[in-house]
Amino acid sequence: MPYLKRDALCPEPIDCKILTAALDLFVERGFHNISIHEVQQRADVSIGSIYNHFGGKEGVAKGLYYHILNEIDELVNAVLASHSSPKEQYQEIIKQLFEHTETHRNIIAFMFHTKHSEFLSGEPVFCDTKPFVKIRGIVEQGIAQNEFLKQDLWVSTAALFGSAYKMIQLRLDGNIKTPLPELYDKFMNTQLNGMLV
Amino acid sequence: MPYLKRDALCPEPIDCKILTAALDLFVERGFHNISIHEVQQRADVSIGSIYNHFGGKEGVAKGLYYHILNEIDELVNAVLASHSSPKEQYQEIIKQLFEHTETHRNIIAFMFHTKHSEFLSGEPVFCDTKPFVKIRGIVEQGIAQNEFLKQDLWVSTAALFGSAYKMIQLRLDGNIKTPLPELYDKFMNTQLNGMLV
DNA sequence: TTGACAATAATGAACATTCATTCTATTTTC
DNA sequence: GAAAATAGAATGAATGTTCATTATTGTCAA
Repeated sequence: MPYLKRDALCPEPIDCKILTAALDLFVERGFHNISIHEVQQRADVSIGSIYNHFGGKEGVAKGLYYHILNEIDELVNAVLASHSSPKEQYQEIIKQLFEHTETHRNIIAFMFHTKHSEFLSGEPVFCDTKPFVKIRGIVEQGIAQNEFLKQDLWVSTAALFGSAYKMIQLRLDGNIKTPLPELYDKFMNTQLNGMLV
Repeated sequence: MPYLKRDALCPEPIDCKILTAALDLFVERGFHNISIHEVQQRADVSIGSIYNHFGGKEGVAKGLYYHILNEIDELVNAVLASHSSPKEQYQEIIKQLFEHTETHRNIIAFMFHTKHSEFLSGEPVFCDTKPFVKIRGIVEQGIAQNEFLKQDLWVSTAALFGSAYKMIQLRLDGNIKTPLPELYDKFMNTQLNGMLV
């Protein structure tokens, strides 16, 4: 009676089920503490399917990584298209990341709270991926257009994004109790004008 | 002929040999990618000794963690004793961390570039350890004494230390080519006065 | 100084377990 | 009815841990 079991008109595709299960498990307990069998159980899928779709455990993690990286890239592209000045682009990216930290916790956690080197090998490191190269482009332009202080590019990037990054981590770890969007204004003020009274 | 073999008057104690080997290996390839057998080989020590001294693989990592954490605590204590104003204390801590990033790379990497949850279980998280509680104390005092902008404590801490943290990571990963101490002045200026032109 | 003895530390082969992967059988799809 | 996808039991290599044996150190009486 296979037709009775099919409770949805459009059942979730197998590879999505796998990625969703893996995302949650990897974020909760870390890549190395999760076995393929656990992913298989949580996804309600056979081991064989996982190997057909992703080629193995590492393949699942890589699939997840590139999938999410792509979404971040689209986010950055959209911001670049809709905002013209580097300062506005910078602010909008932080704003959206803060929002996603509340609404898509595990996706943000996988991207910003995971050591990707655990499953990536040889691939370009995080900082050298498409969206993050574009982000450095924003910083570069901001300096060129005199919106940001002139500095070593990496120092400026660390200054502009390092503390946002840390805010996200502290929120994910539960240290910060307030939803990040509510802290956005104060945070941005500190970022742009400094911590001195 | 045991006397001929004894090439050093004071041979390095076994537990030091183990910790040193483990530090290098864990930093290079990550806790989960290193087997006890590799630590044993690199340390030139028997497996039994590792179990006698640390009780297992996790024990080695914990031993390393608490050893280094203790050194960081002493660093913070020394700074608290030698500098009176929160702003000076803050600056001195960053300065010393930047220096140690050049001179004691792996120690800094183990502390600031490792997911400690991989081997810590139940223990207080990084942010709640002695030295970091003291650091938040500095931020708190700085706000009270009107040296830093009044903010949510965690937001201020993220603003003050988040980008320093990121600088250290970028330097450890080789993205930043300049030794951090040379970037200290510019960095601190940005930190305190902001990124706006 | 010597030798006997106990206590402590070091050793590493053997063991037990975990877990990624393979592969053949089965089901579904077109 | 052929091709593609799924299933999951079986496999075996990797690796954390145990423990019986050996070596070292410290103590004290002769």
